[in-house]
Amino acid sequence: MSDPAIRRPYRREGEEKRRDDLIAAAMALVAEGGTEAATVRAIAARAGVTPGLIRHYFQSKEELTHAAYRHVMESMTQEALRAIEGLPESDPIGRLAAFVAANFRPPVMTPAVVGVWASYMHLGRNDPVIHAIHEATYLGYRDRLQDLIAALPRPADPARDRREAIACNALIDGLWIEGGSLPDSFASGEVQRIALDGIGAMLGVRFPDTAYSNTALPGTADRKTAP
Amino acid sequence: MSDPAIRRPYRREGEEKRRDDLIAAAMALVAEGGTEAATVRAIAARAGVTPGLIRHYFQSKEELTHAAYRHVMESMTQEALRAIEGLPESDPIGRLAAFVAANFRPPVMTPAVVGVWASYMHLGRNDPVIHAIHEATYLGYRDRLQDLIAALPRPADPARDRREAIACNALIDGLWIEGGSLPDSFASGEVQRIALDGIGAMLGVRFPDTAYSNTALPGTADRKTAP
DNA sequence: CTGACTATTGTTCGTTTGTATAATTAAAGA
DNA sequence: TCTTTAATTATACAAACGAACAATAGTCAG
Repeated sequence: MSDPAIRRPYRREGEEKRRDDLIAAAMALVAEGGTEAATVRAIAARAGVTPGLIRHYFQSKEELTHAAYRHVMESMTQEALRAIEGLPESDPIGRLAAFVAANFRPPVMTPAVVGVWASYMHLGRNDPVIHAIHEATYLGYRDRLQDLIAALPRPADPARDRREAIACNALIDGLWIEGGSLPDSFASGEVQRIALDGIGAMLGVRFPDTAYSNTALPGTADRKTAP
Repeated sequence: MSDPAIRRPYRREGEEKRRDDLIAAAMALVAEGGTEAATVRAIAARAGVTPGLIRHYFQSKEELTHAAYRHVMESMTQEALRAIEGLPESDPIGRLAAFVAANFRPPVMTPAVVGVWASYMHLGRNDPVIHAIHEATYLGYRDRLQDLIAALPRPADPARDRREAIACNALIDGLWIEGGSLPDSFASGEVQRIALDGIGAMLGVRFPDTAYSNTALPGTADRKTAP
């Protein structure tokens, strides 16, 4: 196909940079066209390298796939945790509101992230590694939510807290999927409002008007992942 | 591979039977191993025929795939509608409860159905036919839910009804996904109870104890699809 | 019982997939 | 500048995919 005399020029990059590039390329392709669009050739082209390089950094395509999935899921949890970072424990309602609201704006609620989540979801039933990542992320998030619910100013009842954490988590999931899949079907901030209203009703609390703001609360770090 | 002298014996079946068999085989394979497991060869083997036959009944594999997806989604909606079939309009709370509860028992909440839903979900972003089926089913279900909510005995408020229908639909979706994906993580009837509690809280209604029964309500048809 | 119809089989084709490996060359150290 | 190293390219390969098509044999009308 190509003249053996001409060989593609290239630059050597640090291992970390190349791995990140390949993971980012895989995620972007999965977000756009599902797992079947993320072939080794397509990933390599997107990352600006040749297919052979992938197996220099990852023992198999599956390994790259797992790394990409783990990255997406972990960054979502980290984003929710960052939203309550620095908020005082003396205001459990404000912390819960911030934790919930973080799921309904970028970079968490985007068509790309929802797309990646959906693409890998059905894969988890056959791939034990994917399943483990999914389960750990899911239960980890739900546990954090239950902690925030248990901190509300009301009589303690762990069994009730568990049920309500399951319900709130399901509501967040459902709204996140819908809002991310059909972004044009909802007005700006509408999904977040519906989520806060629903969770407030289920838990018997009333969130202050400030909780309905469409941006991260003041005091929350607003920078990107790397400094 | 095989001796041309020996030819596999076969029976001729009616067109409808063969089509149904192929659709059922495709659904079972998708439920077990995702869309990538449903190859023409695997579908044919599962249906007890040879690969060539598929293209006798369907112009392409995609056409079979679409038929299978449509079948799954439509049967879910039909199951929910059957649950309120025959319930009097004088009891809007009972109708809403029955409509909700139908989603949290077989044949709607099963790992297989949730698996099929998840497998096709990410496909919808690139395949317009899949997307159309998904959207029609989703909005159709939500509209039915909003009708039931609007029939509740309280002051009319269409904008509020819309938001609450979105919220209730999201809660149902999230719980259905979780309950279907991790059936061992929940006690029998637990998901249904959480759903009814959450929806009751969000709508400000209290469902009677009979609504929490784990089976279809009396008066509801309990037969299979065909007599 | 016979002949026509078509449902069904068996096989082949070109493409794409993930993987393997040899050949090169950019970059760093002596 | 020379040598070494390993990051990167380029090519090859077996397997599996959807599709196409000719050959065969159940089934039904007459």
